[in-house]
Amino acid sequence: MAQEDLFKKLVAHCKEYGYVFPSSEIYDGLGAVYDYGQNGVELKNNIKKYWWDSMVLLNENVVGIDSAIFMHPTIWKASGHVDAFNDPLIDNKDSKKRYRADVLIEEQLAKIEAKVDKEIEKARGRFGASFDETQFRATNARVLENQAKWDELHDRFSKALNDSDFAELKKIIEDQEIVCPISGTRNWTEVRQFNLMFSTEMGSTADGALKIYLRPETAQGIFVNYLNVQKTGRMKIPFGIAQIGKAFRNEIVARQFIFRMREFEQMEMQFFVRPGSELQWFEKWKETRIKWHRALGFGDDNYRFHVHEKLAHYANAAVDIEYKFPFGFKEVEGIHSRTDYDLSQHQKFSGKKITYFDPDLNESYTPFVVETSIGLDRMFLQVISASYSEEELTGADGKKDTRVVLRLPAALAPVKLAVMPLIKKDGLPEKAREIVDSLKFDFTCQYDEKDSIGKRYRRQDAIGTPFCVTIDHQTIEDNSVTIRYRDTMNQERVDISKLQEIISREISYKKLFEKLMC
RNA sequence: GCGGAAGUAGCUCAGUUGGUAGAGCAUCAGCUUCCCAAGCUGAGGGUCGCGAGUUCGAGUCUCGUUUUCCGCUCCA
Repeated sequence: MAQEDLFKKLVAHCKEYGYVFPSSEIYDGLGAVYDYGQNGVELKNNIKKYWWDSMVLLNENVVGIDSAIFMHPTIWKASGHVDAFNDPLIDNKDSKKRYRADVLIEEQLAKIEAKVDKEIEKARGRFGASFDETQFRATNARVLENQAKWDELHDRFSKALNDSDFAELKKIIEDQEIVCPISGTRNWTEVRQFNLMFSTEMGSTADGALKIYLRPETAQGIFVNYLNVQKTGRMKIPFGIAQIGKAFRNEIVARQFIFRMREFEQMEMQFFVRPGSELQWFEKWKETRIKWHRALGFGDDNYRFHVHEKLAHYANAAVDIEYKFPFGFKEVEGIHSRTDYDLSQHQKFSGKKITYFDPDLNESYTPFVVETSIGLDRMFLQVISASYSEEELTGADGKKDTRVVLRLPAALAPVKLAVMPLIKKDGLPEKAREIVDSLKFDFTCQYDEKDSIGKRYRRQDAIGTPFCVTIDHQTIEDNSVTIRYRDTMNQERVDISKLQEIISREISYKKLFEKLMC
């Protein structure tokens, strides 16, 4: 099956079986916003539990928090989001290419600088050892001319950027006769700003209202609380704080189903360490996190690391864990060594001291941070893509057949078991109901008596239910039922009293966690 | 945001030169059925994405709009 077809089928399957619906569908939908359906929410909650427990339960030095989506606006200045998420963009109408206006101008500056450097190199060649660069810079006409151009442009550019004066940026591009590298033309659109943060107003009166942002990442909620947690939880470095929550980014292009949405959910853990030890911890978490992914059993080769060559200004190491989606290897999780950038920035902007006193070293310092950050919606898509399969079957009579089955890890499956009477008479439905009633406090159960048994098995396969319990006439006689396994389609006859134990064992997260430990 | 393509039942899709909307699967009810869908009977479900325009008449033609997909672009 072609990979694009697979992806289309996956999207249709998610809709048809109550996993993911387009948002506001009866009003024509809303761009790149999706809702999770009755099965989707269960799967998502189970993924959260798998992550949360692997962090908070398994590590005594990792605790969780749940910080608010609304935060003090200055936080986003400190974090750099106000500046970095306000890129001035400009399009060339001929090539249809989009550029960052500031980058175009910076390139122009670099060109002028290159001219100066060229003159200097030429002169150095002429004068040899006796060449005095400072002297040359101060006297050479061509150099002076270019240097003056550079200074003038640089001042104008800095001012325009600081004032967020987009008309001026456009004018600079026009005045400098900057051309599009593709089309070679100067046919530019206006400079526009795409603020990637959503904003709203807090306070009900217009004049008293404060402009606040919907958080574009959950990490800052951890940074601003790190000292609260450290003190009240008596945490000693190294320690981590985990959080699951919504974040919002007003992406220019949000696409590929739930892979890139404007409203999404992150699972982040910030690990606070001694300065100098961050790269060891970075390696440690890198290994821990890939194990967590691989423990799900979707094939080790379907994951890979992507090392960032170009690092963000705050990071001194960064790697992505990528999964082989139907549309190629794509990032699911990022592990970043964020240095002390965030905490230092908050110290600077808030004016509050947020250093840690290390009793072992008998000194104070600003901890370094290693972050693991996973997109929950991407993880959901990853699990669903990996689980979806269409199988060829050969029936007892030799007839060819197919089935669609979601091979979800049992711990993550939305419905754990379906209970069904083989036929709907002779007291079988009543017996089945009894079993549902005895198990429904422990597992999400479904009862189904409609259609032939084979058809009911297929229905459960399609939503990924790992176990089906079937009641037949023998059940009435000796309290035994058959339990049918989704992946193998095998059946075994067991006593009703054993069901709770068998299913509990199979759906336990412990089975996954054991793989993390080795 | 630009360019291209598409939007008809829950899903996948058909619908002729413009003439009152169909199929398969799914769903529901009943029958049948002692273990892997596609047996039988019946039923429900669509203002053809939305809004204008042309026309006696628009699912079909035109324009706008919205959503989705592909490419470009962007991606802390």
